[in-house]
Amino acid sequence: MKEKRVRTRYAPSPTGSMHIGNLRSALYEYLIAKSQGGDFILRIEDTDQSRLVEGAIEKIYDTLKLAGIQHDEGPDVGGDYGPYVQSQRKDLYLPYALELVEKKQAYYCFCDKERLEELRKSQGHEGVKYDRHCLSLSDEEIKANLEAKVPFVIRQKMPQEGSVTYEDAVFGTITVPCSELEDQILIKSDGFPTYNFANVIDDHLMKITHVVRGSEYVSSTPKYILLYEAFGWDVPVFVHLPLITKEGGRKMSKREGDASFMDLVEKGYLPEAIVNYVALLGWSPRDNREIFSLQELAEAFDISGISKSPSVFDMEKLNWMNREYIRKLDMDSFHAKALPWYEKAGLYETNIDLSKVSKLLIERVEYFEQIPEMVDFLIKMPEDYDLNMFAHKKMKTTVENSVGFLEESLKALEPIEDWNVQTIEQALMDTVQRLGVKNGQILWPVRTAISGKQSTPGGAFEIADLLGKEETLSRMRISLIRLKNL
RNA sequence: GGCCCAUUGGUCAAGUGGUUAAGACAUCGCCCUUUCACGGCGGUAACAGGGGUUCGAAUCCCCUAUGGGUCACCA
Repeated sequence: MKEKRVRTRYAPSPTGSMHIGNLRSALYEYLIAKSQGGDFILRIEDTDQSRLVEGAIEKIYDTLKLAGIQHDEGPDVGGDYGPYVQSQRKDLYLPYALELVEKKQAYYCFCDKERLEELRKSQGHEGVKYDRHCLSLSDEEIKANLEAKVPFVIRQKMPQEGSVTYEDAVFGTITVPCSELEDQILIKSDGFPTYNFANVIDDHLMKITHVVRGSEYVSSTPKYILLYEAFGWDVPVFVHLPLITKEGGRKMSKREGDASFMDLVEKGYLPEAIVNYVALLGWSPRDNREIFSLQELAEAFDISGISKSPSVFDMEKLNWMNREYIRKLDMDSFHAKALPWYEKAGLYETNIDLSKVSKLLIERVEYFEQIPEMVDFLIKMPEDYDLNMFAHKKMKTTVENSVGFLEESLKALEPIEDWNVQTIEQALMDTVQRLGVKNGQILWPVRTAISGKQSTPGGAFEIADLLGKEETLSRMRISLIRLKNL
C-alpha cells in the first residue's frame, strides 16, 4: 500500500471569533500535517445560513495569520480541490444524497417541524429518534409529493441491528450500538447539506486523510463511518481531541465570555506564547521541554502524545509562559509593543524617558495590559498612600526612623547636578556609609517616599532617575511632611 | 435518562506490570538583593473508591462514584 500524502483540514463555521479550543484544533491539524510533510487546508463550513456572522471569515484569517498557522489551500489562497467554502459547493451534495437514496441507504422525508415536534413530545424528553414515518412511503407517494413541491429532507437510513466500531487515533476502539443512531438528515429542506453530510463529502473530495476535531464528535462518528462505507470510500483516520475547559471543568464558550485568541492578544499576550501554551494543553512531547516555536512543534508533534482527558486552561501558567517569551524579546521590539500601553497609561504626557521604562519593565511584565497599573505612580504620586509602608522589618525601617533617613537622603540628593542613576546611587550610598546604616534603611524610605507603592518596576535609583531631580525631591518633601504630621 | 469517554498533587502532565510515582506552573521557606521581579536551594502536595488477575499493579479486568460529551432541518 502506498503512503498517502497527509492532508488535514480546519473546518470552522463562520459564527464568531475563534476561542481557544478552536485555535487548538487548528493548531493540531496544522501540526499533524506538517509533522508528516503534508498539507493543511482551510475550509469554511457555512451550511447553516441562519448563523452566519458578518466578518467572521476575516477574523478566522486574521487569527490564523497571527498565530502563524498558515494553510496551504483555502478560500483565499486557492488550491486544486476548491471551492473551499461550502455554500459555494451547494449543488454538489444533492447528487451524492440521491445516490444513497438509489442505494436504499437514504430516503426522502416530508415530515414537517410540527410533526417532529409532536413526536418528541409524545415520546418523552430526550433520546427520541425519528420514527421512520417516511421510510414506508411508496414511490408513487414520493413522486406525488415531489411534484407537489412539498418541502423535503433526505435522511440517512441507519442499520437496525449490530453496532459500529472504529479506531480512534486517540481514544482507541469506539463501539456504538446501531440502536443509538438516528436516521440523520443529510440534506436540509433549504437544499443545504447538514454539517455531518457535507463533511464526509468534502473530506473525501478533498482527500483528507486525518479528520481532526473536538471530542464532541466521538459519538456521531459511527454515522460518518456508515456514510463512507455506503459510498465505498476509504475511511480517514479520526483524531478526536479532548476538550479544553475553564476552571471548574466547564467547557469554554464564547457565550460566557471566555477568552478568545484575539482577546488574549489584545491583553498583551504574544501569539507565539499562546500557541506554545495551547499546544501543551492536551499534548505532551516525549521529553520535558516546554518552550517550542511553531517550527519546533511541527518537528516534535506526534499523535501518540495527545491525551484523552480534558484539560483546564490555566491563566497562571499562560502568564508564566508569556513572560518567558517577553523576556526573550529584544529591547526594540519590546519597546514597540509597550508603547501603546504607555500611551494608554498617560506616560506620553510626561517627560519620562520611555526607553528607560522599557528596560525596567521587560524583566517584570507578564502581559502588556499590566503596564498601566505598574507605571501609574510615575504620572501621579498616590497622595494618600499608607504611611505604614515605611515600616519594613527586613529593611530595618520604621515609620519613625524613616523621617531622619529621608532628611539625610534629601540632603545628599539636593546638590546633584548631573542627575542620573550613577550619581543618585553614589549620593545615596555615600549617605549609607556616612551614617553607618544598612542600605535598605536609606533606599527603602526613598523608594517609598517617591512612589507611594509597595513595589515598583525599579528600585530607588531607577525610580528617582525616571522622575527627574525636581519631581523626586518634591515627592520626598511632601512625604516627609506627611510623616512629620503623623 | 440511553449511549460514548475520561479519572495521577490546586493546574498542566510523564508513566504503558517491578520507579524513592518525573518535570512544569502555582504555593511555602531560605539565600541573593535598593522594593518587586529574576536567579539559586529546599519544602508541602497525587495514582477517585472497592473488588479481582498476578510473585508483583498508577499501569490489565469488573463494579461503584464523580466529571465530561452526545442524543437538532447547529456545527
